[in-house]
Amino acid sequence: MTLTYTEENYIKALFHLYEESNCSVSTNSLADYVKTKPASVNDMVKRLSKKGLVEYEKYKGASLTASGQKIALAVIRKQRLWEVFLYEKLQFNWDELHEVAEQLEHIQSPLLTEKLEQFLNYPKVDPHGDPIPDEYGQVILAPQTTLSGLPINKRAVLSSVRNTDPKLLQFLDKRQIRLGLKFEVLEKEEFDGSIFLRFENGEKTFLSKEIADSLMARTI
Amino acid sequence: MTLTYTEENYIKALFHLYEESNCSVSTNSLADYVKTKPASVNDMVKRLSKKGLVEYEKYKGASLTASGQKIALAVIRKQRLWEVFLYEKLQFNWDELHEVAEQLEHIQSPLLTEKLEQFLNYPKVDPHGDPIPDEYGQVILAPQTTLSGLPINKRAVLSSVRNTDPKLLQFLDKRQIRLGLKFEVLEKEEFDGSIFLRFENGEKTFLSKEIADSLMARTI
DNA sequence: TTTTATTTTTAGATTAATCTAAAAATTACT
DNA sequence: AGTAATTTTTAGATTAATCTAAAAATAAAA
Repeated sequence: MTLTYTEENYIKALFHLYEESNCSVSTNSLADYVKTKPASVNDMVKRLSKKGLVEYEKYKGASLTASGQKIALAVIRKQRLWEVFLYEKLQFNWDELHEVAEQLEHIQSPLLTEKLEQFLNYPKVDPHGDPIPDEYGQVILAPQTTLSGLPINKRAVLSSVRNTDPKLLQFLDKRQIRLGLKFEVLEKEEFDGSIFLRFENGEKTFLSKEIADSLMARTI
Repeated sequence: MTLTYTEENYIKALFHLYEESNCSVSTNSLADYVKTKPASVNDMVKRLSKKGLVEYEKYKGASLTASGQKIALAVIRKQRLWEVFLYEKLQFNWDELHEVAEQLEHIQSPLLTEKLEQFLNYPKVDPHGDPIPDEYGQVILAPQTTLSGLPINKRAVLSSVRNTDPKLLQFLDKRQIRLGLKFEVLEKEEFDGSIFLRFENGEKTFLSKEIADSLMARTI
């Protein structure tokens, strides 16, 4: 079953919105996401439901079926591979990636995807640090380590906080440190185990060993 | 003015069909080319005419205006750059190029085209030997030389016949040698100026100096 | 130069994707 | 619980791209 450009976009949107909230997606939020009107969303959701890609109950929101998810992951895979290509091979800037990858992700050619992946050396994450699903839709994440365990000068993404102490969370909040941030460890101090790191926006900061041990990240 | 995928395809088709015949394109031939029905073509041609991209008179066929040609050349430029990419970087086979390039050529991003061209080192021809228009739509063709003047072991494309002697033309016809064929000169015989060449299909042939001097080609 | 055949155009329908405006259902508030 | 506000759905239109079937124009043949 071959889908239109638009259908694929709705499916991708449903995937992301479900990922964020872990519950079925409302008509309005989906309309916001795909920049259209609720009435249009309603039509589309019905159509996708008829095709067996979306689970939909009137007034209850929508979510992807297993086959819907598979399609979403295939599109996301293509999007992220193209982003790697644009960033690494064509020297695109961060902010220029999205617009073009949004178009490229809809090209239909399994051969192209496969060869592109090979050409890029089977990258595991895109330039934003988001994982690239494999050809079966499987997402393989690099193992997490504490910040202390990270190698020096390698890009990494903050993946979880292994401590629920509100004091720590408040500290992170104050410093605007949150999941998904990309950074590099510049130095590890042997004496006290503290680390010095630089975030993607250029900001640098010290973290004590206690904090560095509470934060998990994966290299990207 | 941003055109749809389909409009771009019609415009490209008009460009190629005009190129072949040098006269305005009939509804039927255009329908054949874009694999649709004459009635559909009629609608589209009217629409493109209203947009000022096509010159159209009832029952008289259609052809591109200057701005139509500009668009055609921009699409062709993208198509051929992508073919170079697929062939040289992703190791696609000859026969796999077209289908995918047909999709990629519609991606809208001047930045992408520019960066892709740079990445590919400003190629002048695609893997079929067809010239790649520059960003202004200008087609710069490598200079023609007689076959005798070609370098050894370099791919070339037969570009014209500088002799109207029917005997020669019949000979070429018999040997199935025609414009657009790609080949390499394997050897030039110093003694009599005859040359030995191999066509893309693997077939090899000798040509006398007289013939080699009547045929023009450009390296690709 | 009529008649026949072909090509081209029109008319009317269909599908995908969208919209506005109004109706129906759900949720929130007093 | 009853009303107000919000969300969601329906109904009816519109645009792009297509189709079939029939009418009109042009080209070819007798």
